[in-house]
Amino acid sequence: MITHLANPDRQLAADIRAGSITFAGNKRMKIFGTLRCAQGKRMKRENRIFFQSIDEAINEGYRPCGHCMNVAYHKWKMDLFNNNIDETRNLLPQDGTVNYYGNILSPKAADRYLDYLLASIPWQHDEAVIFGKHYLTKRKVAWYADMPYEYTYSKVTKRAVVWTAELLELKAIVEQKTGERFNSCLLNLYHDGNEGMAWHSDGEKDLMKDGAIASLSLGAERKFAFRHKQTKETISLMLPHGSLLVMKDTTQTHWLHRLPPTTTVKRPRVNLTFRMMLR
DNA sequence: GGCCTTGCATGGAC
DNA sequence: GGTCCATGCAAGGC
Repeated sequence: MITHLANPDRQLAADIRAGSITFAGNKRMKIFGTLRCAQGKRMKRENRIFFQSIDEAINEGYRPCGHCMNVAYHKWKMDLFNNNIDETRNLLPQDGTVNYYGNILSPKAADRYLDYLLASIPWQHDEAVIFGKHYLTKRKVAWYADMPYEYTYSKVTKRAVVWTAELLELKAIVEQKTGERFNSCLLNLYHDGNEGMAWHSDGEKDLMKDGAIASLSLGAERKFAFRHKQTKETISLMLPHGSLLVMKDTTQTHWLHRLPPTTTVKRPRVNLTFRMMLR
């Protein structure tokens, strides 16, 4: 890998003409054969990174410049808007199954449920024990189920309360969409982008092993990421208002997931994770 | 074209 | 399933 600043322009131009180097924008995905990105925009010189072969570039892992990323993002949004989502596609390359269903609620219904949840759920700060320290989280949680099940994570045990009518409606919609059955739901409220959730997996003994966990997102669109426990490979996607994501099979055994904090999101997000608890 | 600054995301240590 | 800090991009100003 060669950075632009380490090499005189004239030398770089000669190397490109001779075909002895090719180059990429920033990280991951595409190789561009000119000093413009794939969208025809000039790339800022000092951000250019050069490689001597495509293999070397791929091994380094790189992606298109910001302009290309925006185009890809808008295409993804249009696909979502037009419901061009393949619900059967597995987002994970190995060791688990994650299906993305796109928007399963109309914008109006999603707004209505979000308003209801924000106003009516008895949200409480969560507790966590990490490296022996006891924390009260900024995000808030609520825990609903068929019966007052107990659920332990991060060394804290919670007791569920029984469903509300609105949560039962959402459960029915998610069950119909996924063909799975659920007996409980953990709700998380992230007030803004400052609040997130660190890498973890939902592998508690109270949970049915390899059971499906369906994650319904309401409110602010946030990034969601998976990281393989051994290979460290990461996969990320955006989860917009009214969208559904399902994790199942050995996903929790081999992959961590997280909701990264971000400074750019100012609105709240509510996440409902429907699960199957062992009785 | 290039230096400087800022903003942002990420990962590791505890 | 938190928090803090270091690091490294990406991009704007000039």
